[in-house]
Amino acid sequence: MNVSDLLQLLERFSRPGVPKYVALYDAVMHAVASGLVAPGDRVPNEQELAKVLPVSLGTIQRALRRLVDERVIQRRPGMGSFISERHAGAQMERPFHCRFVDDSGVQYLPVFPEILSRDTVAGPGPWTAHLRCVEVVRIIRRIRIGDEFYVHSTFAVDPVRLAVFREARLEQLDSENFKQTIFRACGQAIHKVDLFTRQEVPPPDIARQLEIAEDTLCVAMRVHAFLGDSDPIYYQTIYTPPTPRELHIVSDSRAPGFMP
Amino acid sequence: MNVSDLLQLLERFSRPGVPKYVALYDAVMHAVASGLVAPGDRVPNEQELAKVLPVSLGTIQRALRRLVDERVIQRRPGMGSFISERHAGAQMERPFHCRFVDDSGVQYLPVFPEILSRDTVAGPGPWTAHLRCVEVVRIIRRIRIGDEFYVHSTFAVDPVRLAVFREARLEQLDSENFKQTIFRACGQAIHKVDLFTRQEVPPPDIARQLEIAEDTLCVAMRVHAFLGDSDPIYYQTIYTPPTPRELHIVSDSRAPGFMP
DNA sequence: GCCCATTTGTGCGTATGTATG
DNA sequence: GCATACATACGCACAAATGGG
Repeated sequence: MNVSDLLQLLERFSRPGVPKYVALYDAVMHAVASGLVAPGDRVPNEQELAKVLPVSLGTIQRALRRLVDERVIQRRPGMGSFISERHAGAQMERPFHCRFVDDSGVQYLPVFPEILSRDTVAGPGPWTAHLRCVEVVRIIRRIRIGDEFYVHSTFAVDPVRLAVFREARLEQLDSENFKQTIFRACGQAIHKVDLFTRQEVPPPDIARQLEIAEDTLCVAMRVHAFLGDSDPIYYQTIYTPPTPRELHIVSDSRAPGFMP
Repeated sequence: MNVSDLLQLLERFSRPGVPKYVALYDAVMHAVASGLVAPGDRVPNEQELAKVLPVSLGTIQRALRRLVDERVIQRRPGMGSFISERHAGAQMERPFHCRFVDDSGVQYLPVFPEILSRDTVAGPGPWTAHLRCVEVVRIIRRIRIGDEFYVHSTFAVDPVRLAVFREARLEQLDSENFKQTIFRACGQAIHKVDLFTRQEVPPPDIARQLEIAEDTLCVAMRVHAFLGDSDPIYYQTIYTPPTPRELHIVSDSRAPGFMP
């Protein structure tokens, strides 16, 4: 992010009656929202801003603090300020956004999803009690975590309600978080998730896909997701092999620490 | 609200490492939560606070601004600052209320907690990064699930902020859910919980207390709980031995079906 | 391990503007 | 108009975290 761009934006958002810290906040917000800056981009440091912009250090800090509060940027002493990953309406990935934490304890391991199959299942299945529909689209994925191990996911959704999952090209689904897909498709966020977890030896075919021995004790999770407050929207089963990595489950959109 | 009361509280909440504006925020928060002040009560004005308290005007304003952000107080120019009505949005057991599901799939197994020890730990521990306090009260419990197995819990909390856990009789703590205790003590709900989970062989003493073999692979969970949105309030470690029972983790207060 | 430059975080004191009664 | 009390803003000093040499 460029200082002079920011100066221009600041002038544009500075109007009588609006506090300077709000104007600066708006300027950065606009830069982020308009795509002028991308997630991970660096924001000029305080000193430089204070030198170039017609505002004092304290005011700059106050604007940036607000942006931190709203998770738009992240700041670290000695490092700088950076634009956060985009979160749609800050509502998107609220409950049970799960990721594995790396050695540093504050960053996530990268994930590489790979769709193994997509089909339509007519009969009843473990999802029926939750989804209450006669037919589901089932998407089976194997997700590589870092360069270390796989996680197995079976995802089931009512194709009548979310046609995207039946109709979208696989490459497209591959590249996107499913919660995000749902949010785009129906404009609503997942507000409630029930998670059932236990240790379990997975079925042989899943063990093979995870490339582990057939009697390995894994962590199995069943996910009952709801749209809004009580409207069942998808069902998911996840198998995780034994790993020293910790799985971070969030009840809020905030990351466990700094995430670049 | 009395200035000298506030001064006392501030001294109590001022500890090395915690910023003054947080200490002041905590002090007011405690006054509200403990019922020392009632909704509608007036907070002394900035000048008076700056005169009496060992903090500057800016710092006071920052603390009060935070309280306004969280709707604990309301401020109006020319009028003063006042304690808000308690907002009913403070629900009790929102995220990560965990229980084991029984055979029927819709009821929970009964739990029988038993306190093994309570002590005060001065040095650093696994909780320090989360709680940021030099001293914690640590409560170690063994919780019997149904008539089937045990779960091991280590709970750590800042005794300055939640004196209950140091002072209450053990029988009393024994009989109550800790989230409930916290809610009673400070009138606030746990709004955010970070959960870190993995498979792990527990330390030998814990294995013994769980009455399992020493090399048994268990599910270990670290819980970082926050009061309100971002205020660290307790740290907990939980070990669960292998069991066919599913652990139900709720992101909302609603039960998976009928729960007695 | 230690020192160092960089960058954010905290804190102080002060001045001035603005809404309220 | 006037006193009160909050709101914004400035400028400075020092502490604390981080990454690199």
